[in-house]
Amino acid sequence: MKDQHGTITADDVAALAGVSRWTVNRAFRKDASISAKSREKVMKAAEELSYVPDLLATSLATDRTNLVALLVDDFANPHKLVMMERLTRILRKGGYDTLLVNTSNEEDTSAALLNASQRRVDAAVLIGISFNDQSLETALGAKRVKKLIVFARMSENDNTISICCDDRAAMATLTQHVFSAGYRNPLFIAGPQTQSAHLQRKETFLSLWRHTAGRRPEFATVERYDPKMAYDLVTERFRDVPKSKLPDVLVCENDALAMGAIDAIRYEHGLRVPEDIAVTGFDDVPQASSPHYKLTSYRQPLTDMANALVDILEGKIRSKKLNAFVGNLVIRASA
Amino acid sequence: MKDQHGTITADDVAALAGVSRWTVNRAFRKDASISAKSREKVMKAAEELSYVPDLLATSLATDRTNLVALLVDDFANPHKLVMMERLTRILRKGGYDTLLVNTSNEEDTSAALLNASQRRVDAAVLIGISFNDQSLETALGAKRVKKLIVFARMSENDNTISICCDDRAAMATLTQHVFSAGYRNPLFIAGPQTQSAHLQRKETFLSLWRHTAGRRPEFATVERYDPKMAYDLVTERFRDVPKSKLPDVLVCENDALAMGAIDAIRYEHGLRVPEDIAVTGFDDVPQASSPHYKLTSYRQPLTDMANALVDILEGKIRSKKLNAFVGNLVIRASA
DNA sequence: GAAGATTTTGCACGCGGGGGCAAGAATGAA
DNA sequence: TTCATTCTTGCCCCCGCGTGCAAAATCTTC
Repeated sequence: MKDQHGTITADDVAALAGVSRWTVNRAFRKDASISAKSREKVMKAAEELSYVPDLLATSLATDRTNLVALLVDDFANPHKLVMMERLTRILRKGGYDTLLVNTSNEEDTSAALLNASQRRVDAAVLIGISFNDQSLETALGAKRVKKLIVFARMSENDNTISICCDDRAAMATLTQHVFSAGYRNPLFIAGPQTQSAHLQRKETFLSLWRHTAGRRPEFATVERYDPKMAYDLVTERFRDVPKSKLPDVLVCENDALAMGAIDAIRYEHGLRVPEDIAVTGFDDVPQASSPHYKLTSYRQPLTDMANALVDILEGKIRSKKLNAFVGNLVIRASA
Repeated sequence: MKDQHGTITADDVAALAGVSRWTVNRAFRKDASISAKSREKVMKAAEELSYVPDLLATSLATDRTNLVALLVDDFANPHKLVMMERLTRILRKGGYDTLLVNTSNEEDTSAALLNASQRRVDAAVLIGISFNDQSLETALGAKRVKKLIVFARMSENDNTISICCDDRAAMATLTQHVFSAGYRNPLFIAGPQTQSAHLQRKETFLSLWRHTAGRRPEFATVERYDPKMAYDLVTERFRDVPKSKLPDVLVCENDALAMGAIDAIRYEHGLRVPEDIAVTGFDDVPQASSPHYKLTSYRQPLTDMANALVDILEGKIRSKKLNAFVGNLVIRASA
């Protein structure tokens, strides 16, 4: 029990249990070949000393850290909170810990990735938006990031794994709902158009609407998924526009934008939602259900997606582009 | 360049640079004694091989991981997103990475702490709420968590470090504002009352108000910092209450509660904010500034607090109870 | 009860790098 | 030029645990 250094190692347990250090370690691995008797002896001694295997040393020896880096750059979007909660919970259940990496400082993305690689993460999961092909290549290049996973977004990059809900199916459902509710003059509000990992929502909506209503709808773009951006956009764009020329529904790429849009419609233009202009969102964040927004939205099957992530980490899924997850439309008063 | 295993180690760089492995490692430490010439040689070779020191091995050898566990259990409060952003950014600047640990599954807190300890985090930072003395003791017991820090909350526990804004000063400012605005019949809405790490806001407000207005105000409590909880509370509590008996201001322990309260006032009782009932919050979350809420709130000096956290990790600050951080009142239309 | 089959255990070595010491090189003083 | 300092560099051993193999222990079978 050489507790001098503060830490108790397998050696200490071995001494107490009267076996060798290796037997102690074996007792802590489920697949090891060890007799029930000695495992019991070891476990008893371990408990007495409150010994736990050191993951640092384990990782070093096995080249497997059970650590996943979660890269987030978009802290203005409340949906990120939901994703983080779900991902951390399910990853933990799968035996993985989560390294939270803030990449909102643009030039830091590459450095952050480098840093994660120095910790030998088993995978880097991107749930942000502003990463470009160069970051991806950097990450996968000489560095030690084993897997690069884009979550809730599609990346065409061959070296990247994507887990994404079926935007086409989702937008089809949404379009259908909007159209049959009688809206005929939509405006699509999209977030930043990134090259390497994008959403299909805008394109899909535009083309679906054209097929359904025979007319290509207008769209507008903001540079961040920030309610304030959508607020300003709607404020500016509708200023001095006669009511008859306004769209009758705003189809927003996600709830963050939709909430900003609703506020602008109400507080800048003095119009009603949905009577004057209806609004739809995407993600179904908690605030969407508040009586203020009552936002019609689309809920992604995050749990399924997170479980797929774990399966990918475990090597149980080899496919690189998973985009068949189907969620469900949550219809509320806003549209 | 034995790239067989995929990783390049200091040995490879040493071979290329024509020095010993130890010289290579020295080149990567700022305080090491090494000649400018050989450092340059090493760096050049390192860049050529795109070598970076392995943090796993470094941590194992130095007993210092530069890793901080962030324990969060309260993902319904949007302020957590703000805190996470700020903390991760500033910790990174200070050379620390962040392990995000989800403790919203109550019984998992202890396990999560254990897990973090297995990774030998330099500190565990609690920004959640539902941890009790037992968790704290468990964490500090035989485990390897070196420092336990309660952030944005006060803990009296001797083994714990607290970094908290001066709730007394904050509430004094807020009380002063509310009183001089002419409100006379406040109701304080508080979150869960935990024993080991609590806020001073309720007690302070109650006592300050009594001194100022001569009357002890009422208060109510919800069991989570969730807008929905406050919504339900306000809905129920004010049901069938004659208007003259209603409070004229709701002083909420934070914005999450305040936002739920505002929605209930408006949508359940058909009353106006602030004309019928005013509302104040705390934290100044991004949504508080939306035209819908225009919430009068108090902004904690999160950056200063995060910097203090880094100083504590670096050992530059030894004090264990830091609670003199003063923020500022953000006055908006809600009160 | 002995020989073979099988399970369990111990051990050398490796994972990638750090602390501290001693030898070697460079610098300064006399 | 010589000797003493100071700076650099190389190296042993250690951090805590896993892998693969060989020795030891246990179990089968006839």
